[in-house]
Amino acid sequence: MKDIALDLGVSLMTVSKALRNHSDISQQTRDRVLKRMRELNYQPDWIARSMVTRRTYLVGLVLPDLMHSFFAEVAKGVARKLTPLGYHAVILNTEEDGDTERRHVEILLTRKVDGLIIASAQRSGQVELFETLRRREVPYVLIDRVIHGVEANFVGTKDEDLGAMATGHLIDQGCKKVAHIRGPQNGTGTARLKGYRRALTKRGMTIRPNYIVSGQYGDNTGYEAMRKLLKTSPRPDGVFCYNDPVAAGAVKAVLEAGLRVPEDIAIIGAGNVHYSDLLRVPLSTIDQSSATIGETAAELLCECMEAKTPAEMKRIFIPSRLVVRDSSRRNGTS
Amino acid sequence: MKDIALDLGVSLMTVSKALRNHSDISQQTRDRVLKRMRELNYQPDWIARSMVTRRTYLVGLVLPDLMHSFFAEVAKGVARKLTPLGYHAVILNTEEDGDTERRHVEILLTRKVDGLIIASAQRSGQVELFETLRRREVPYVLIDRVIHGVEANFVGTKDEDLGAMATGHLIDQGCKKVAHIRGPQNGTGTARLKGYRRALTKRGMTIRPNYIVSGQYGDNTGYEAMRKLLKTSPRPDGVFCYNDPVAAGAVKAVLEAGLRVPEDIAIIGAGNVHYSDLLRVPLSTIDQSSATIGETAAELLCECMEAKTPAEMKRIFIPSRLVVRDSSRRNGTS
DNA sequence: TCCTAATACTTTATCGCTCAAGTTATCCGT
DNA sequence: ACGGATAACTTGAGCGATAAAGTATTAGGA
Repeated sequence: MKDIALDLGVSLMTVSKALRNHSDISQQTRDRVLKRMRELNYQPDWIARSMVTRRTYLVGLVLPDLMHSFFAEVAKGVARKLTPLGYHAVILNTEEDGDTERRHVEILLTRKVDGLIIASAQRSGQVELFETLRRREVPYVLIDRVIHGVEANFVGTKDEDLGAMATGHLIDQGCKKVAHIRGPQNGTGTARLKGYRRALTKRGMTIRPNYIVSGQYGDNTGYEAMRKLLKTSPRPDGVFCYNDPVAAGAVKAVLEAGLRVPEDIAIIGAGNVHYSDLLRVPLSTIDQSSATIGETAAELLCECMEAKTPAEMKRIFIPSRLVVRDSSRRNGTS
Repeated sequence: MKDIALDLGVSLMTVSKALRNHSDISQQTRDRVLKRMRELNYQPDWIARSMVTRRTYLVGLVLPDLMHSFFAEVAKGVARKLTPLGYHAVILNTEEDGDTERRHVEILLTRKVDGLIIASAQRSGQVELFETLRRREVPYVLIDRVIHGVEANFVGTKDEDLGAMATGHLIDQGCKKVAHIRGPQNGTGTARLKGYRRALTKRGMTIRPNYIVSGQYGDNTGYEAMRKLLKTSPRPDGVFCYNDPVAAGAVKAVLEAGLRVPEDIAIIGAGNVHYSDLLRVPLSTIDQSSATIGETAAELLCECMEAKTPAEMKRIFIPSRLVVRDSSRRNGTS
């Protein structure tokens, strides 16, 4: 399209410079160029531009599950920070699968994104992907899920504390037999379980292995797992669920069994998804400020991308906050 | 990186062809190239490739709201169809804003996506964006929302029928005073309202203007709108809500007012979001097969992108289906 | 044996842009 | 009047790939 812009009788380079507000162009020429450019509604070809500048201004955002609105909210936060800085997020969904994730990252790399934000679905210990990233010197930030054995920038929640906070809350509400529906075998799932254990131990309660159940990761996880729990004896009177979707499923199972929440069984989740308040029983949860996680990760990544020398690694923990709703509110306490 | 591949003593072109299974390369050479490529773990640079081929194998997916899991599900469907064909979806969120949408589309165009799938946030009558697309001959498919005055490929729901179906169902359940919380001023919102009107007219019921309320588009739309409705007299005994998030908010408002759903007020939404079953009152809804919408749109777009001559325009309507849950189930009828 | 044709490569040009290094003018001080 | 600085351009080279056309080399038929 630039050849067309040359009907102003100036060189291609002049046009190029004019478009980028380069210093050595006269105001007059710049205006002429801009005017003509609008007339032809020409748009510079980013792909060609990227090829020579080595910058795409694209950031890959790799998420395990868009249906889980926690991640949708993170994505929103990321976009909100990135857009004003001229970057754009390319969202890819791995559906919680490590291989898909690796493929998607490869795709983003061959597409030459400037950086990556990843909520990884790699099982803990699978560090290969991150080795690759380090070797290729691609700036990246992990979010939500720490990967054991990977030294990397991280933005997320202190999951062990989160687990302890949730479990502690149930105990505070008078629960004597607290169970846990655990999440996937990754940093987050494991840390929350650890927090659960810590809280029980701290209060001198015994940890019963059959109170810790897990299910396939999927829409019915919570429901299925809770049905299992309902069969254990003695039946638990409080359940800390890995996250809100799981907790919502758990509530359904409890009610279906003819029991009451929270009177018979108190339930708490994590993540504070936007519809938690509208569920069968409004759900107590731990708010993780998902949007803030996204924003912070975006900021951190920008720092890394803009830094000439590889910036030093940071781990940023966004404080989480207990949100008490009906599903765990007992005996008038708040 | 190809220069490195030249330590096999073959030309750059040979390597290029080998990587793309081009016909005139001997099996032996191809193997050597592939082997060496793996050793150096070289990845072709898509950005350079795209520059000359004019194909990026990227598809822009422009959505108004990722937090609404209807769209997240659509995205999933799109990705599922696209990935096996070698395409990838770039998801951008417009947050229901027409200007943001135009900017995002521009970005995708300068990034030279091969095609677009758009659930547009343009107000009806704002056809400028689509004019641009047509002029630049970018293949695109609209989903979910018809744009009045734009001749384009479309995949979605017959919204007027959907509205009529939902409203009709409420009437069937014995509601005498059916209200409607309407959606945005776009094709979808308008068509659903039209369907609501049609159903009422068909059954000889009067249409009361104050039974049609709208709110800002946002998380509280349903809640606020329902509070308004509760003040009207006579109070409605059935409400068809634009979509499930709105309906969920409406349910909350009803319960909060000390009334029962569905006994006092029956409620139905649309979209069948994945958590509808877990809500305060399990929500009746119209299932729109969101994933199928995504898949179909992806298929249609691929046809357009692969066609040499601009393929003829198609409008595909995915059948929708009434899902009756507690929020509208009265007097033992199902 | 010679000529055609397929096979397996190599060469050259180009995609749309930017970088770095020229090239003109113009202005200014001495 | 002349060297040097500045402003405002222009010129080549090249980013990493591919398409198209050209060149050997071998095979086979008449």
